[in-house]
Amino acid sequence: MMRYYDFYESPYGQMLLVADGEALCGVYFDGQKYLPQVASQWRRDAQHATLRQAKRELAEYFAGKRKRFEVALAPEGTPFQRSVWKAIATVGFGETISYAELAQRAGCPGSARAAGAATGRNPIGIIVPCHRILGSDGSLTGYAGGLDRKRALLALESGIPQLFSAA
Amino acid sequence: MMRYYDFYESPYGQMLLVADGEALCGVYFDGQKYLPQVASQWRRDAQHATLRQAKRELAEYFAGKRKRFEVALAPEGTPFQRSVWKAIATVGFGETISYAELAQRAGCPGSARAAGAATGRNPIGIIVPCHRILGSDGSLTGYAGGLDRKRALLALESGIPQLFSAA
DNA sequence: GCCGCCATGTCCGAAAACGGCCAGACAGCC
DNA sequence: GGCTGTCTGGCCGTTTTCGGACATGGCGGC
Repeated sequence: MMRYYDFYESPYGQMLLVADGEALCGVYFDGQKYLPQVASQWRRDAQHATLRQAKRELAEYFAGKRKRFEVALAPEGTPFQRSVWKAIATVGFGETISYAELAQRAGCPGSARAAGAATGRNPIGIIVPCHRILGSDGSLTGYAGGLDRKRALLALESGIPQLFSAA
Repeated sequence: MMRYYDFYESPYGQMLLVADGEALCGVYFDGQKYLPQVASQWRRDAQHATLRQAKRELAEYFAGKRKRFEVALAPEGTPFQRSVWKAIATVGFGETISYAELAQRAGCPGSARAAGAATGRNPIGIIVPCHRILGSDGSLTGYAGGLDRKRALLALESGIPQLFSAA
């Protein structure tokens, strides 16, 4: 399966964007957990329609001018994982829910822990807003890109912008 | 990966032939071991160039008019398996060798047993002549299509044609 | 001869380990 | 009494690991 990729310079570090022919299938922070390595047969293509749209929407998001993403998504994963990621996408800008609530929305109440694991494997950071999922007591618990970035994103969405380095 | 297939009526039962765009990647006896199931996206195409060539060569083989196959092959397997299958293809019409000798020719002397397992997974029956491999004591030992067919093929090649049902 | 033992690559099923969890039970501390 | 923090046991899908089973053959012991 052919893959296209490009990079995007976010306020919190470089990001790798990956797409197949028609949809976005990966958005990763530099050095994050589960970062896939770019295969030799992937093609870097800064002009790829999907990648360009994703870069534009991310720029608008970080500029505070976009609260919802519209680029087409095609993440790869097990049926359970996809149901979890789809449920994550229902959480709006500035909102947060718990992993238990997330499992509920994914149609598997009681699978909170498994939902946490699936959240950790989310291949499309920011756009599938897994940073909006917290422990039931409100704790950050974890983030593949590092807790600092999770904190920063939540602050950005709560209307209290702050520099990453200040965290 | 797109796959094309068709069937061929051999003297020993129906056979399934599978090809990718350019080469043959599977020839199976009806009901044999490790028989792959035809996927819904495969296309049946009786006119496919590779499949037609394979059917013609098989017909000539069963008619006793062909001792060597020429159709292009592209079997899928691990490096070890492919080296074994390639070694099998060096055994000529009417000849037989042992699994130990086969392992030797594949570049892995001592791996006779592993070579046996790889032989069992040969995806291209008859054309990759795995029926010409015997135990070191001359016993038939096994054949994914059934020992009766193995016996019949060896008889055919030894110049003693006989009906399958007589076996 | 017959038996047991071992080496060899791959596949497959089973079992265990591993997480971005959570609720309940306690122990401290004002 | 509240509030906080830690610990424990149970929860659940995925990933990793492990143990056999195979289209075998050579060797040593009996």
